Amino acid sequence: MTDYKTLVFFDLETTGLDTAVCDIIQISAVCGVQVFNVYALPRRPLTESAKNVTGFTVSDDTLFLRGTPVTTTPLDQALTSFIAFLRSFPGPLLLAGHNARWFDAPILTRALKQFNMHEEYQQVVTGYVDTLLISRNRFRGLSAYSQVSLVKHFLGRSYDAHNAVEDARSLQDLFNSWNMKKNIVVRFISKA
DNA sequence: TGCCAGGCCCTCTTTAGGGCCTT
Repeated sequence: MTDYKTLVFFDLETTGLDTAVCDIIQISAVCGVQVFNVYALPRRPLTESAKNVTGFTVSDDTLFLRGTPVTTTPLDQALTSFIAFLRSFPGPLLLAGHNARWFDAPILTRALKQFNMHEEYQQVVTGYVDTLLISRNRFRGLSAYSQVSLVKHFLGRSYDAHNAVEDARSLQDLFNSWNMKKNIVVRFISKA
């Protein structure tokens, strides 16, 4: 992989941190001004920590965000529409996320395989770019590398963390502020 | 039923441990 045409910034909200078992609650993605967002009803309960961090709760088969019900889509349909969104951009396409290599990507892959959609997905998504990996390698010596810390450091602003759309949008702004050349970015790709 | 991790980086390192990062 030496080049790419499209970089889509994405973020997942999930029921917890265990990538082997947690369920996807929200998929958000941003590419330029194009925005994708979908919610799914998780089958397993959120950890207390995830409830506190994300503001999601489930009651009577309804997903709530800070007490307000949100419309959910069956996960297989959510993934299908996500792939359709990604397919609308020219390839080769990379998905960029913060800690995507060890968090978002394994969770997404597990969900796609569960519905036999991984091969279809791989025809659209070439690989992942992990902005955590990039920032730790390219900007040594910072006191912290969380997305919130990096956005504060490079963009000088705070944002609504754990609103997945805002996470994806601010990640795009953060990455763009680095003005990184493609030949640097491609060093940090992992396969989809 | 209820529970919930894991991979990388750094260093007081390499016969290892602790902190970070994601929800």
